[in-house]
Amino acid sequence: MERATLKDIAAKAKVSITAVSRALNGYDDIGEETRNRIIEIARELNYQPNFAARSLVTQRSGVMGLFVLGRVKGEGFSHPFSGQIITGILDELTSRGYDLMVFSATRPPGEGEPSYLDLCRRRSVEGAFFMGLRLDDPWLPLLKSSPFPIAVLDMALMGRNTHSIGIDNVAGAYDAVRHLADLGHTRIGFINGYGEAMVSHERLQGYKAALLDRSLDYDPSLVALGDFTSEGAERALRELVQRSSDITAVFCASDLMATGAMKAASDMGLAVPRDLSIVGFDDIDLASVTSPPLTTVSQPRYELGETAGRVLADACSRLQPPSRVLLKATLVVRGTTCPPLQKR
Amino acid sequence: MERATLKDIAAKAKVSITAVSRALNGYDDIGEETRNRIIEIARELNYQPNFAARSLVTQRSGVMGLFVLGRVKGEGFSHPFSGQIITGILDELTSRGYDLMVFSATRPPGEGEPSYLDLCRRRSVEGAFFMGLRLDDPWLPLLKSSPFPIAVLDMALMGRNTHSIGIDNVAGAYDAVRHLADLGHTRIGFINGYGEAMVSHERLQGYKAALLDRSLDYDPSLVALGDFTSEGAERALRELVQRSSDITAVFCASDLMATGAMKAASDMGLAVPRDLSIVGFDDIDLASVTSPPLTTVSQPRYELGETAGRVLADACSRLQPPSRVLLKATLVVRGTTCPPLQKR
DNA sequence: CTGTTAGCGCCTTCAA
DNA sequence: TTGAAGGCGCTAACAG
Repeated sequence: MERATLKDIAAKAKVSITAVSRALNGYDDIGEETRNRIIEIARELNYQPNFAARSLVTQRSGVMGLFVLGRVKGEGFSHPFSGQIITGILDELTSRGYDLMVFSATRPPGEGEPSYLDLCRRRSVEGAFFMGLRLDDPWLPLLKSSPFPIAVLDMALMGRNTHSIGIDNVAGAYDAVRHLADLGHTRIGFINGYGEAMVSHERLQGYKAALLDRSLDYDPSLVALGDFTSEGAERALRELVQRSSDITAVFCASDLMATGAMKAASDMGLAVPRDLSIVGFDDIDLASVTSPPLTTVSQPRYELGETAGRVLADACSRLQPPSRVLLKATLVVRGTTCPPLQKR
Repeated sequence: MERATLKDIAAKAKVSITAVSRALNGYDDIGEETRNRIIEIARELNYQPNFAARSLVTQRSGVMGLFVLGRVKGEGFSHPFSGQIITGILDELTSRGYDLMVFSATRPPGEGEPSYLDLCRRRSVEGAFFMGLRLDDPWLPLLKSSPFPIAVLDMALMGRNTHSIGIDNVAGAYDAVRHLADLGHTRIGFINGYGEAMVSHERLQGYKAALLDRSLDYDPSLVALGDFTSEGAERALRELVQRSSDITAVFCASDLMATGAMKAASDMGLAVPRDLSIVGFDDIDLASVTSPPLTTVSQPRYELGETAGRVLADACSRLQPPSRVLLKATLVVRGTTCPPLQKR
């Protein structure tokens, strides 16, 4: 059985195509009885509207685009968060009648290649989400002047049609470091990701703010880069301990790096948290099953997606000025932090 | 600037719309010189074809659907694999000129709700992927008689248009258990997921096969259910050890459960692997950062997605008979397995 | 080689 | 309350 169209229904109901269209779209300028008959037949034929045809005339596709970017092929999606964020986006969009189209965007920066926006235009996307966008992305300038609304996650982007949704990295890092300071730590290390990432910048800011707030000096030699990998963090921790043997706590800019730090600590004969307190960032699944379980900063991932969905859908239905939303991250104290030895 | 159409280009090039269409689609029945002029103008205007309009006439949307199902809201996407699998799918599809539309499918089993297939038809999807499909899904019978090609991951589904892509769970579990047996273990426990999951069934099969192959008795009291959670596995391990104090090794049907087992073992004063060898399944990121790092069975996740993409795209372009592809999982020996105490 | 015609499935005037 | 006509942007015959 071929797919039923308005025409088929019209024929069977002995009315015009127009009448069917009106009945099915809930207009009230149609006879009670005819409408019911039409609806009944539509159900019989298992009619589903052809969205492509509809969007052609209404100029609204009901589709949002999603770009999951990454430095290397496949990095973006593999990120442990993207799943929950996407779920949040999807749920919110679905409840508003939108569908979601995912685009691959690890293509080479070839010249003839269509830009992100071009990909969207082909598919008549009404708005688009960007995850993992980086400051050095070649298409960044283009996005700023996008003709349709854009929601950027985890990064602030200024443009006339752009909306940024992120978590408050500064406050999150601040809470983590203050927690350590309040436990009595005075030599607190920081293993950051890599410089080009916006989040690295912001978390460093929070780190500094907490130190300042607790009257501790900011010592650059207590900061190292772990490249957001477990191995990188292992190296970084060794370096930190070598440089400052009086270090008693480390804040890591990601949970994955925190696990690396835990491993390195154990290899160096340092007991966690007895000899070294560790705080992570992200609260990935892994965090609660390490031993001891990791104290970390938890991101509201699902809500992040949900919020992004709401913001973008709003921006698409009625004109909205550019916005920036920050969600709060919360410290989850588990087993990798305790007062330093000398304070006990 | 509004979006340019063929009409705009035609006007500017002083040719018919048809000529433009032909030039841009690479037909050769068009003058060399006119073609170049048209292409040049298209570039100037930054023309992007309207796929909706095109698909209306060609009857080919160039879109595949993806359903990520889960028991609870958002479960599917959060699964640590889905990311890499989706990346594989996306890369393969993109290279073949397809786009991917993701559908939310945690809707209540309400009656008036459109089925998975209905959602696809609305969007003129040419084929669809299903991840996390369960045997008790109410739409399962419908899928078997789908009018368009369907690729089911991690589950075998028989239907005239269905293709199953999965990993060889039986062989993977077999390898894991044989590895333990070859180390000298004779009392090997098995912490499985839950009964309704197809994978649980298959991994149990592999477990039994390996025992048989090494002339070890299958003892049901050595098998427990961990519900695929870390906590569930903790309980399960306690139970197993309580029931059989001579147990020296445990195979877990997932890495997450393996971490739970490791935790429980450590709580009970059992050193891993000295007193208890543990093998997981999945090779999630976490597996390589536990201490000791987890011996586990690695799934080729990216290739799984890639293969699914290839199979479905093939099925869409030319008629293909239903197929079933099994990818090989490989044992990765790390630090949680060693010969049992009495053998040393 | 190029243009004309027709129509994909749907919605939206405008008349009746 | 209903129907006829037109067109969204594009491709696929068929003529010239």
